[in-house]
Amino acid sequence: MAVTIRDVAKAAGVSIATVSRALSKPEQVAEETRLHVVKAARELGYRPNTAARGLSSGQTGSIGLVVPDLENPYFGSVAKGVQERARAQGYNVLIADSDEDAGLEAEIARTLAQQVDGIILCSVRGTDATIRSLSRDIRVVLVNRNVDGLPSISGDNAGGMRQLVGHLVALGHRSIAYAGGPATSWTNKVRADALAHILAANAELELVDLGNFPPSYSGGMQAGDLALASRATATIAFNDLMAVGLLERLRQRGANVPADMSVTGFDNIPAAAMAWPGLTTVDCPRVHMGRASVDLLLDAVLGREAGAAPDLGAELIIRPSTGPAPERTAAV
Amino acid sequence: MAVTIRDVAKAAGVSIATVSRALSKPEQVAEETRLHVVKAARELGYRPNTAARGLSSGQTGSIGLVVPDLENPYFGSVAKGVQERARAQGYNVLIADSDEDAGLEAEIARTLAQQVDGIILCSVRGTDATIRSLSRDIRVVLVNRNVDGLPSISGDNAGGMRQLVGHLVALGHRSIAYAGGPATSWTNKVRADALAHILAANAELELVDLGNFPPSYSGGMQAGDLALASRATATIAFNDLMAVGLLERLRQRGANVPADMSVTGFDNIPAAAMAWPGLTTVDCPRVHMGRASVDLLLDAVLGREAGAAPDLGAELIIRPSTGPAPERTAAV
DNA sequence: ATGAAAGCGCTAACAC
DNA sequence: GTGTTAGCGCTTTCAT
Repeated sequence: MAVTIRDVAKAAGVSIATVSRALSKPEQVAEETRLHVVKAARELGYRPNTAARGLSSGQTGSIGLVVPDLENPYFGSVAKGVQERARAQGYNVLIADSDEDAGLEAEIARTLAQQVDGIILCSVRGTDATIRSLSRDIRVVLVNRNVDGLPSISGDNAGGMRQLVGHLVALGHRSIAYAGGPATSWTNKVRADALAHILAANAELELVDLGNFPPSYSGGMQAGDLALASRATATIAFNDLMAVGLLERLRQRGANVPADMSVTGFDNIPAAAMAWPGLTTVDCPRVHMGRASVDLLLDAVLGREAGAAPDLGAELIIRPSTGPAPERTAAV
Repeated sequence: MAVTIRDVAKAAGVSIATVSRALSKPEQVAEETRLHVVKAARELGYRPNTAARGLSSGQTGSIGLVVPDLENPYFGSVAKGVQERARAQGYNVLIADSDEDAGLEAEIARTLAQQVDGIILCSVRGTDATIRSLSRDIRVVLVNRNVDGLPSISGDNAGGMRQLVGHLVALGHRSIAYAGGPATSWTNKVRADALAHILAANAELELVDLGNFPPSYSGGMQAGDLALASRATATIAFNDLMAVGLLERLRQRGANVPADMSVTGFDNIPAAAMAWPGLTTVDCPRVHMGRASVDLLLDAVLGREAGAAPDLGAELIIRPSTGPAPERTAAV
């Protein structure tokens, strides 16, 4: 059997309560006894049992993280940030992958809810109602989603989109296509709305809506054919994965990027730099977002004053996938 | 307060012991009472408290997974497989990222050890001794690592390497460079050894060892310059990430792939297909490996007969990054 | 087949 | 400042 608090108490010649306090509330114990206890604990290799601690304190010392897809490098980065920050604060992370399925997502979140002190929902696919209902039972922090009254973190989608469009317009593009992500994605909605809003402000500019696609390489390939068939000279994809797929499809179809068509993504995942030609995109500080979401969650869990939400900027990254609009634009 | 077993017992008109049995050992309870209990539990929305269950049963219902880097898509895939399979068996997964640091890795594994029923260590960087020591305290399954006596899962590295070399030799390559991964990586050792062994068997073939690099895009870029400086006509990178970086560096240096130099990776991550030119590589069933490792771990945890270790093949994926050896080879 | 009761290891009142 | 003690919610003997 593992070393318990009783063993430590015996070794240190104090009661188990003192051991408990010495370890978790040092200020309530005389410095001298504290040292005795700590020494005994270390010598015995004592590790408090988290289940027992959780049972009596009501705190689990863990937080949950739900992401749509761990294979998507975007979420890998967020998860990394979450895990790192949580660990630094003494919390464990229970990660769950919802496989882009709103139903599974809700089920998973419920299961997690009873074994963690709070949950970070990243790019949730479920409805506002589902999320609200969950938030009545457990602290929730949202990443890439806004629901009234719930704390959330997201990048500056509108700002990023503004920079992207500014860049394309400066290159002479007037007709811009948008290859959308999942219809259930809040981020997609925000990006699409921002784009529509920006383009609507200028009568010279035209938006071509290519529709919604899976936020993946193959989703991008589907969008590629539609982009070619349109009169757009530039295509903004919902994310980089789609943009890379789009790039590949254009290449297969014999179109030259950026000479015939400029292509951009969003997020600046590593693959954006690896693609050929390198992808113009908007950098979004994913790891920071992960960290920030933990801070926000622990503010609530520990009843701390909520820290100021960090300003997570968006930075335009220009690479060779965007260039001057082809001549035909001028003719339109 | 949440619904407890007592509430269910009261509602069903039985004792808490009966509720406990009805839910976890159905065969020990009369069918009729079982139905009553199940009905009451469902109506009340009862969810057994895992901490309490863990405390009294000694089982946590969770397994741990330690990976070197969640941002690396390779590990994202493994994590996905692990999570999916564990969930299907009613287990939660505690994931931890060791940040490629052997020290942190050991520390993390120890922390996890006390709150899970078993741990899957993926691509462990630590020493055999550290792993053995951990395995004395908790069930451990290794992925991409072999330590005598411990259950493990890994892809067919030697088989994959054989196919890769066969392909290159068929294309006329005689001098082949190897850009190694981390010196602490078991997988790297296995791949490098396999390559050396294969090339040594044929006097016509020459191995150029470029050294060890971080298993990343930038690691590949470093290796690129060395590859160009060598007389090799083909370079095998430890993994795809490195191969893509190598590709980029060769492009920057004005070398043409595959005309001047053939390049291959290993693993077949999505980026291998997205790179330009598409990367010849060896596919390794990462998600399956994740699943298989869970099965292996639960065999041990539940005292089941260990199932047969699945045959995880390796499949050569040929893409445009490999081509006929340039003329100078013939001259060598 | 079911119930009563003893813990699992720890925290948190409550005494002293 | 430290010890005593009552649970936290559940599983598991041991009776019946």
